[in-house]
Amino acid sequence: MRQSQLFTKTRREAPKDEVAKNAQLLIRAGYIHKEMAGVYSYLPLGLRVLNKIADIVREEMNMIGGQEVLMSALQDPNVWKITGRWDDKVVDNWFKTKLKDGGEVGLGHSQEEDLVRIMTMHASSHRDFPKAIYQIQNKFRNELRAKSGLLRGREFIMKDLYFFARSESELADFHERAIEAYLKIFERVGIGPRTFRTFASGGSFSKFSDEFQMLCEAGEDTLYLNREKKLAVNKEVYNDEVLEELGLDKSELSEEKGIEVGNIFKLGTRFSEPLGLRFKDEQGKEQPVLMGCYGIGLGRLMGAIVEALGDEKGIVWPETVAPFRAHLIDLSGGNAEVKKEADELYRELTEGGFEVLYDDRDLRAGEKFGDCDLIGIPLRVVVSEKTLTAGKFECVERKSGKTSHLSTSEMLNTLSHA
RNA sequence: CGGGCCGUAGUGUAACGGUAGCACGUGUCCUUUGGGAGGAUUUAGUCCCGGUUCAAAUCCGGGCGGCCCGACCA
Repeated sequence: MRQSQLFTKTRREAPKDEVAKNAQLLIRAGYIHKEMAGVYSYLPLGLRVLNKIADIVREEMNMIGGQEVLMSALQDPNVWKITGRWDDKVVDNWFKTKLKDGGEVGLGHSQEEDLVRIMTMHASSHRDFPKAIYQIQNKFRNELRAKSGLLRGREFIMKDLYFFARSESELADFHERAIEAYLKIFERVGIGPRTFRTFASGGSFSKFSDEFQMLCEAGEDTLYLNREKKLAVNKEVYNDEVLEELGLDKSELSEEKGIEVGNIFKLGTRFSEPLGLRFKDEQGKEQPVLMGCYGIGLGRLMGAIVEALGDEKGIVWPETVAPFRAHLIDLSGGNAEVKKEADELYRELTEGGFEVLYDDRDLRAGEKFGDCDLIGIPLRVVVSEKTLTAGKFECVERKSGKTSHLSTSEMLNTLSHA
């Protein structure tokens, strides 16, 4: 994409009321726009990143048998009244609104009840289970205090998967596979080394839930980490009894701050039972369906990546989620021959199947480099009189600053092998 | 929800109760062109409602909005 055509602009300063690093950098670079507290729109660059993250999540969910759906965001109170969760005292952060005829609807904050009802229409035999169903959708939660940019919003994009099992062992088996899939997702989006499975409160459903905490000073959770075992315990359940149960030794734990980038629960029959989701086993006997739910906040994940990897100059995207593979910078400064060379390289890289942001704007080098660092695309490619003379283009890695000089074919080769 | 801070051009930041100024950005022109260059010129603002006062960005009340700490976060 030609940067001269990109409708968003970068800015030197962040809005003064944005304190979180993720929001400051993402707004300055033009990835997102804040609509109101805790509510952000995704602009072209931001949407590209979000979609890349979503694709990775999709692939891993499909790999463990997930089937993607898209449920309505407007929710029917009736099904929630059956489980008792429509009550404001039970779920206190639910946006609810009224229909013209006086009836009420909810705005989706989670979808267990909705999906369970759908399942009752389609599954009733042991042959119909297990099933894993997920969606990627905007969620709404009326947080008393939205904060930290994309990390805690009132509207956010979430992948929520629900698993329906015939037995505890089937649920436990899937649970472990989901944990593996989650770790793979975090690895693929570039935060693997600093993200750990963490035992946390299971809420009203079970003793523990599994969180995935990315170590980061900006995080709102405190955890106790055993790096060797790659396991952590959230402060909310941290005590001697729990440590013993998990086989963790206090002396081997370090206190850390973390951002919760994923959270998974075993729900048992909490929702399936009241809503009548059962199956007939081989003997024709009705059995309850067991459930688990598996969430990842995609926007929060995007913000977490920025928090973790960004530096003083701007964002540093891993290749897997970067909006473009390369940022081509034309420093022709009026030299038509250089300009032609840059155009040609842009064409060749694009035709080679690589997404390139081409800074073809008529600006000085400093401004272009500044924007380039801020936007954080993994590879910077410069075309100038210097490179024209040398016969090779200058390539600089955003992350390491490592510089190399490559011909077009060498570049295509490098990009396709990275 | 408790506590604190705050609201001035698109962005950032000044102004004792007394002329709303500066920088960046935007538009135009000239010079410049490998780390945000220089000059000329242009554009645009006191969140809303009410009160005090000769006079309010400034003081008071209310509203709306934002940020931070805490609580909360199936």
